[in-house]
Amino acid sequence: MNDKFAKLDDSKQRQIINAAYREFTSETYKKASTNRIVEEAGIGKGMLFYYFKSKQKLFLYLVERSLAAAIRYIEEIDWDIPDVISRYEQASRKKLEAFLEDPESFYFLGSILLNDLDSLPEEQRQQILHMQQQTKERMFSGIDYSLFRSDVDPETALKLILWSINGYEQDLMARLKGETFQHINMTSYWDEFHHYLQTLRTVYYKGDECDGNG
Amino acid sequence: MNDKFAKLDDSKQRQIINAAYREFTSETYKKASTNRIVEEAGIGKGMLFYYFKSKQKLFLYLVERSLAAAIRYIEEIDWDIPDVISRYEQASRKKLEAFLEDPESFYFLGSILLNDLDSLPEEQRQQILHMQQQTKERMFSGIDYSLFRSDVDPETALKLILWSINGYEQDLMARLKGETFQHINMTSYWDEFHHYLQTLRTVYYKGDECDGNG
DNA sequence: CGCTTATCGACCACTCTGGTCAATCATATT
DNA sequence: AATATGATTGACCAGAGTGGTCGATAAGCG
Repeated sequence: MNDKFAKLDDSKQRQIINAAYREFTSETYKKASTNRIVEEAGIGKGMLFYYFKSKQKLFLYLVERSLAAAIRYIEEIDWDIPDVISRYEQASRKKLEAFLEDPESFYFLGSILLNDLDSLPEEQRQQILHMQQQTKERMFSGIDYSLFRSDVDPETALKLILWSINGYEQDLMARLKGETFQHINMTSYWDEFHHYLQTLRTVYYKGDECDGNG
Repeated sequence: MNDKFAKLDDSKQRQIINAAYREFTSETYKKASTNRIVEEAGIGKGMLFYYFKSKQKLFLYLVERSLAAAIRYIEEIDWDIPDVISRYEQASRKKLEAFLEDPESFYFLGSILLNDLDSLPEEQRQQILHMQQQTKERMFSGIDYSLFRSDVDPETALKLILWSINGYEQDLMARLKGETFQHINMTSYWDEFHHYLQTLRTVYYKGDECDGNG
């Protein structure tokens, strides 16, 4: 927000931003404490109000920052892939990329979406609502249902696939939470993920069908 | 805890208990406010400390109460069913029964498990850890893997099945959250659930196989 | 040196905290 | 009617924590 803040070393900026992210993630806006933020950031109380003028403005800065990052990642996704498993695979990878690049920002936005939408300014709330609605549309339109095996209801299969992928995402993020390193051997996780997706294809897509027509 | 409290009308007891549950669910133990509890329960401040002697004791009462309910439900589950989908179906139904019978208690315990294990007395923490470990064992032992189709890795399939069922559970609980009535037409939801489970069977279990041996 | 900008933390008025207790109210017993 | 007993209240307490300010420095730079 303030140019004073923008002129700081990146590492100092991160210190402060991360401390603020964490505080606003574990507490609602109202209950978040600027005292704890400055304490964890390792700066004097006055500096926070020197950089950002108030708790409100600091919060707004964080919201805009994390929201911009989220939108950036979502826009990178190719939503036109008809093979829905490939589409979700790609979306999951982007999501996890975003998580790895800035976990604090990721958790912050998630926590707001879940618990504290009310404390957002109208503009940002609208922006988020729009983003959510648009994502929902892109998730479910243009799916090539002809790939699905014919003896299960496609809508049912789609939900089961989505829940499965969400389950893997959550599992992986929980495992990754401890790791501090930036880009650990993600390839092994991607292999693992791919294996799960291959299994989903095996069971939900028509394979080398044996329907008696041969 | 206190017999004074036990002598109240059930409805008054519930008023107080639910107010307390909700407060301790939305805040950690430390930040939960007895003022807000008495306000929402509609009683004078003094009464809370007349019934329970302190915030600590009130909290302990809630923990013991919700933990006992959870254990009661878990013990009702038949963990010996070899068909893992049937086993999980039954477990899910019990879980949802517990949720419907006392949502506040359910959410309270869940919130503690997730966010605030530290504020538990040692005894209860051990009890919970034991319960979790035992449940995990019962979830994964004695499974009849011969039911699974042979062209997918059974462990992989098992995880995907579990994630799918968890997904449905969460989806259903989110939909049910609004409803206030005690026992709404659960049958339609069970039918729906059964349909999903049947699909899981179709895709992950060996069906009328056509492996060319006929 | 002087001038500007960065930095701190004591301080302010205020809200909220868990817990207490003298004062009531209700009810039953005598 | 008088008394005793228990239920119930909310004003009150000392202490902790709140967002925010500001005078006092320290640091950088000419």
